Amino acid sequence: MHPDLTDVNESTVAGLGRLARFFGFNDVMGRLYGTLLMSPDPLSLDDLANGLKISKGSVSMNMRTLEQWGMAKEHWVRGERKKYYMAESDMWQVIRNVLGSRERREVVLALQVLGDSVERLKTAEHELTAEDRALAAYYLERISDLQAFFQVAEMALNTVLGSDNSLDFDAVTKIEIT
Amino acid sequence: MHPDLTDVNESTVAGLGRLARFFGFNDVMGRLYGTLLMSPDPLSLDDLANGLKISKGSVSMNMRTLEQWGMAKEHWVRGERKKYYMAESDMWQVIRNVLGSRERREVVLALQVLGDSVERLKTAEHELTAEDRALAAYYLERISDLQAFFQVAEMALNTVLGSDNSLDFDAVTKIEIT
DNA sequence: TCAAACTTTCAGAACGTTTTGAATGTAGAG
DNA sequence: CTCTACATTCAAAACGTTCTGAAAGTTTGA
Repeated sequence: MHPDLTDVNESTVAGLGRLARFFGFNDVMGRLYGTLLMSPDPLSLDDLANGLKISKGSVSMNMRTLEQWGMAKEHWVRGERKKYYMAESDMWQVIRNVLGSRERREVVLALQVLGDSVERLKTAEHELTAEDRALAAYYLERISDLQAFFQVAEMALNTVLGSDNSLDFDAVTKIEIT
Repeated sequence: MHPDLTDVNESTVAGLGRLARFFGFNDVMGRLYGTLLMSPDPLSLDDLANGLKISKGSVSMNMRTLEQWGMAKEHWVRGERKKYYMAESDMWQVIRNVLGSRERREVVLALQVLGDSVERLKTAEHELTAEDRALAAYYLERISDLQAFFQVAEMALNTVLGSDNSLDFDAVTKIEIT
């Protein structure tokens, strides 16, 4: 194989490893995904372990995680016992999977916790000393800033997730912060 | 202080710690920021170390990082030797700082690497075997998917960064992917 | 059902990151 | 200028995460 092709392959794989860490995954996952993405043919566990010089054990566990995230698919070959993998090459599908589960969970949880806090502050108000009441008011201000932030995040997520095949921003008309 | 106020404070601080990890910072940074955000008065290094039960050394280093990210500001008190800190409470300012440096750098770097790869593939084409030429074509397809993704990310970043005080999505009119 | 070929699991090792606390540096009061 | 109260640094320790490889489990073809 021409050295330039090898280099391009390697730098793409490395870049996806970097990207994976940036997104809060580990870089082996990113490199596995990259290797599959840059391979015209499905690859077996052994192919991946040999190609990236990591143990089969690690490949097995990380590939399972990749599958859970919808970033790789299995691919059976008739008359072969091996399990072959292919990358999910529709990037937008991958993005939507990740945003739709992990990120969304975080945002929903945060909004829940903040909402609970507001509840508690309002319910407790009548039994507070004057000094505590001032502090409670201060807390409410700060919490409302945080709520505003997460609400925008939620809207943005909903917009991206609402688009069905290619991502477009038409649906986002106006999100304003008071 | 009323127990509900303490609880609200603690869960907010913990939540910001969680958020920080989610965003690729460490959770001490998040908790420090949270503690400052939920304090009506500026806090000293000792206040923070005692409040969060972590060493002064750690507070010192993490606060410096927070300052570098524009998430906290120093605040001198006349006739005091202590250094006091306040949270930057404008969340949108914080978001813009982070997006504008770290995330932007990643996106720009990725686009650069991908662009270089396209260059190399095109330049090398004439000296490739037929088989390699097919592979190069395949690489170009995949790389162009990645480029599309990062280009959308770049546009989205520019939009958010372009808005000056409150974040609004008016400016995003239409981003389409081919 | 068996044996071979492959995958998964998991305890321990390796590795990287974060924290601590003592040593060092620094700025302001007198 | 010196002394003191503070902040900062950094080597070593603690901690958490990821990897390895051998053992156990599973699937498939015969």
